[in-house]
Amino acid sequence: MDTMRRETFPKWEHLTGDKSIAGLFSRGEAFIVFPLRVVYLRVEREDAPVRVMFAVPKRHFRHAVDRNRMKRLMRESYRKQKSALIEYAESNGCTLHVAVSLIRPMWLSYGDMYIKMGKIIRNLADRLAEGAEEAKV
RNA sequence: AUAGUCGGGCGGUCUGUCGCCAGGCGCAGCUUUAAGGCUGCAUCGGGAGGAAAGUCCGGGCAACACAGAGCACCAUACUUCCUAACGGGAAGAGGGUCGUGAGAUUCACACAAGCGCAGAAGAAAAUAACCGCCCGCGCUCUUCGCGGGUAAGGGUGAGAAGGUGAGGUAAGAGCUUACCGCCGCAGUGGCGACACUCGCGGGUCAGUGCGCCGUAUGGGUUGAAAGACCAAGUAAACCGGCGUCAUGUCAGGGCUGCUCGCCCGAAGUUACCGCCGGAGGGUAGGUCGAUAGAGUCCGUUGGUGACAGCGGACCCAGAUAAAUGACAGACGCGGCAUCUCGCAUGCCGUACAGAACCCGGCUUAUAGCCCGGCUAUUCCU
Repeated sequence: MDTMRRETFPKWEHLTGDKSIAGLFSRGEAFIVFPLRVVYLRVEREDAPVRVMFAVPKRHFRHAVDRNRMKRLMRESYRKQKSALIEYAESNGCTLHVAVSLIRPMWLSYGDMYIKMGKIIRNLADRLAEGAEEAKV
């Protein structure tokens, strides 16, 4: 494994498939980093250590252009900061399903989004670590 | 030059860093009898629109339905042409409204065949007498009253019984006549809508709005979440093989109300049951549909034009919880301000908006800019 992890976000790290998504939303745990809501779920080891999806509801952003813009910012800021989370997941030997949705109709700049996403990733990593402790005990 | 009007077109560019999607070529790994497939890396060039939008019309395509015909229902409705088709487009024709004008906008089959409905107006809304005008009678006249005639005048209304002149009359009236208008026919021009005519006929020559009724043309339904195919696993049913003749299975019963367990025990032996295999349907998931087309560009010919023919060149996004991006900087374009008037400096703006089976239209949104025709006003030669 390279010492320098590349900042990629390939297809297999996207969360897809009706069953996975339905399972995540019905059984996952959630927390909020305003205005973003995060739902996550630990599942059995898959090919990817973490699989993520981003959502922007149509009722907040009526035009597809605006929804795309917010999703792209979310994706981009995740891509830049995801390596910590992936390392945690890999060391725990499980896969994490995550969904991040924008729950308020507000515009975030790239800078704001980057900070929020950083918080989300640290939060997720902490919770994952806790879960691992519990599993050991 | 300014203002306007119609038509057509464009709607950012470059650099760096980090990424995404599909494809080509190469290398490596895994897999396969093999063709090939999958994964990774590297590299090459490609990757939203004029509206991709609204989903309002028309087609292709697909599934289902369907003897034929009619009715009903829905849509459309000046003419000719274009087109795969259209409720779209082009050219043209008539009326109304708006504008000094270029133009804009709107109406329309038939409906002088019939029927229905319509009111805070008006005498009256179609068998029109309220006022007025005229005649007769009551009293001799006037006023007034009664009976009758009269649609020329009045106000109301979206609409009031074609208009003007003359004749006519008690007063009037298409009552008669001339002209104008209207309707029908004829002639001429035009493919046609229609236009024109010192032509012929018509005075029973038509009230407004809405609806019903009539005619012609088109329409089967659904809509890519259509539809076609592959299909892990699991349960039940089916087929085949093997095992087993009782310690299995199991109707029924008992301990015990239920489950497990134990016990009693009928029937069946080509069965039941167990194990293995097969085939079919089909879920998760995947593949196709799905990107070469009524295609784009250039030239040319025909046509006023929409468009069509011919020749040549080109291949131009194919995602699927849904790629086509993020950040930084520079430039361009436009506006404003300042001054040393150079496109110098500063500030601001740079839109609307994201493919989802594919086409043709329509409608709506849109910063800023370009080109052409025409109109009005003003100035100069």
